[in-house]
Amino acid sequence: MAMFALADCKNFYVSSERLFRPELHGVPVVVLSNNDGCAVSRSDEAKALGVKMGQPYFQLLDLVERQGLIACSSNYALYADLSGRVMRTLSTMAPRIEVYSIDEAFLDLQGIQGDLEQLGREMRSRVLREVGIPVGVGIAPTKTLAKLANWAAKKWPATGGVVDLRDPARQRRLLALAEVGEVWGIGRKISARLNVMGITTALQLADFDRKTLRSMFNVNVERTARELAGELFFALEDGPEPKQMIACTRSFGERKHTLQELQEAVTGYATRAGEKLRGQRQLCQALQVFIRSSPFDQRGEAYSRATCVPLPFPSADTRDLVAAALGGLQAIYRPGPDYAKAGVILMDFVESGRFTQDLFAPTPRPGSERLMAAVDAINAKQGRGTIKPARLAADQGFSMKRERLSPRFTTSWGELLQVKC
DNA sequence: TCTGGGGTCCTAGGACCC
DNA sequence: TCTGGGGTCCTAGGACCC
Repeated sequence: MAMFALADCKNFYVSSERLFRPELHGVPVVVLSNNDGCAVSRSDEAKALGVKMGQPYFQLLDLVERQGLIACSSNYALYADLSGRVMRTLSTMAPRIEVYSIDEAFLDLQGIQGDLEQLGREMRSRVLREVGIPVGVGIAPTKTLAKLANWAAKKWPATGGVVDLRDPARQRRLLALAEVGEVWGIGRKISARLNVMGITTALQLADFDRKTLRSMFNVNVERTARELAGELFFALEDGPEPKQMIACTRSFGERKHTLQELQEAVTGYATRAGEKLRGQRQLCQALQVFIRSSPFDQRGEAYSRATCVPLPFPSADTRDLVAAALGGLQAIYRPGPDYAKAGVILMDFVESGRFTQDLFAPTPRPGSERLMAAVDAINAKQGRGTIKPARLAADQGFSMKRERLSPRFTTSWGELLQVKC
């Protein structure tokens, strides 16, 4: 019988900040998104104050002043580093692991003898001891149930952070306690429609007629219901599949207006996207570039345009990507709007070095692969942006608002250790 | 004044073909 | 001029996730 554990880091970004700032323990803390835009991670105390996921920072200022809420700018280099440590520790405790996101992983427990709940407790204590991050663990025969078990482990402290949901009777008791919107794969829209149909708990979804679910929603809602009932549909996935699209998009710290400003931004996004693309050893055949004003701006005109630019030949060369992106930008740019965001999305990937050569197609750049490999190596060693397109402004990448960044933090693990010692 | 970024999957509908 | 059904492929948009 299949058996999964879902290990999930508790309030991951906040826990990461607390690791190096003990004074943040026991007080309400949030970590903000890029540009200090909104709260993306909340401590239990912040949740108790009513801070919502994704809530804009400007709406939290009152809590900052009156309730002592502390807001930190995000430090993704730090979180990525800690995530790697958590995952390495977890991977020693099960034969197979699927890293599902920066802060959670499914572990394959099939065939493991002994007390699985005890194993879950060991996962918790080892990650806490070796990395310092608290995790919750849910154990169940399907991924969807393991997710729900993990939700229960977080919700009820008396569980000690581990919930074993192997027993079917226990499954049904928990399903009856969970609102249908808590189920993995059931979001806001679908749970609202389910509620109208009289389905408010996870148990009601698990028991509902499959055909109706499929016809009224889609195949995934049906599968989710069957997974809640113990039928296996979602398997553990090995190694990360190469991405099917790579996006690099940002909101601007301040509104932009001129073509030149947008060219600088788009050049930066195309450059970064190219690095990611080469990281998965693929070439892309098209890219999309978009620019838009803020949907929240009341004044000024709303403007949002995107265009898809095919590349003359499959490429991962920064020069080709930047040229295509700038060409697309030229086509959709118009002076006037207050531009708030832009992005570049790469798509239509093919394996590097394995695409069919069209005799009449333009010739790819000779030596491109070696040049880009050298650029990537230098940037990896000396820091991102050491070598970059000339169009990029010197401060590219740092135009982001990060006013709440802890001054002691660096993105270098070695220096962090020195700070701590 | 101030509202994130990066993904995946599914479906509906149109174009096109036989 | 009128009439049909089915298959495939593509795209845009919606919904979800963290």
